[in-house]
Amino acid sequence: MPELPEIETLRRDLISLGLPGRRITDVRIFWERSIQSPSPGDFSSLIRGRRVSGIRRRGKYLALDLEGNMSLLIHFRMTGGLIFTDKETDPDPHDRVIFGLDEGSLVFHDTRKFGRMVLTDEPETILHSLGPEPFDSSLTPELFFSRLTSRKRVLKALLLDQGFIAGLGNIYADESLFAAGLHPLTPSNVLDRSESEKLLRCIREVLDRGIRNRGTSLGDGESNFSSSGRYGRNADSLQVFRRAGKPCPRCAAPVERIIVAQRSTHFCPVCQPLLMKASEHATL
DNA sequence: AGTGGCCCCTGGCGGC
DNA sequence: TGCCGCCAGGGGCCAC
Repeated sequence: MPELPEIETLRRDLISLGLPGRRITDVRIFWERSIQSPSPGDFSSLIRGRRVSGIRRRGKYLALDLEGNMSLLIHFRMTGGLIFTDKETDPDPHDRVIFGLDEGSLVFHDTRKFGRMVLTDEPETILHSLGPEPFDSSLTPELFFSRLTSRKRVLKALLLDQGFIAGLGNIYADESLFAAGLHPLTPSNVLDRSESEKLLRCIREVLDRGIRNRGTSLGDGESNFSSSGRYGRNADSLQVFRRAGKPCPRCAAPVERIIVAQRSTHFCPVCQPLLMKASEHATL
């Protein structure tokens, strides 16, 4: 499940492999629903002939900026990946869209077909609904605290909400909460300033480690392809994710697994006690 | 306003 | 061994 560190790794790989400057000469669409808009026919005719001028990331979106004021936004959802290759090989059964380039080709690979692309001259109409970038300096501890406490939602659900903060998915949300020592069901409005500050710091540390490790490969059938093969070695750094029943690396208590917001959620019941307001304690 | 249910998909895996 | 049914999981949408 590509999250911020995996998309960032892909972005950096595509740049170092020389995708910017390449021209899209041809499009083959094998699964039409991979193209969210415009229609597959318009998509092909509008994108053909354009040169890639830049590659950005916003949350879990990768944006290929194209000459002539167009952007290709790609969301990889669960199993999507993008492979930039100079070899002409037969399409894999899971290749959904192949862009022929003036040199090489760019393959959108997506086993479970959840990924989506949008070709648009107004990417902001899609990206504006995303919350702040975790590493953006405009996301100050004060702003994070006010966003956290101005509503009452369980922390896990809030961290997964791309409108609250952009780029966290199930893996890095669980790992951030573990690092911060916060129970996933903690209501967001009970955190004090220092707990909020710690959570923001932990989110940044967990994501930064993920990027330095070139992302997380779980090796369980999810494709998660970066352009230079599978994603990186961050699985070795995971403390609680998919470790239910195994000892907490900090205190050795068994890691628990619960469902929160329809997502499996992993935490240490000892290191991540549930905080509540004093008034709510009294009523229990 | 916040949460839960359901949907989209398919490979992998547990159960028998 | 083989087959069936269940599950994960990001995000959109709808109901409560």
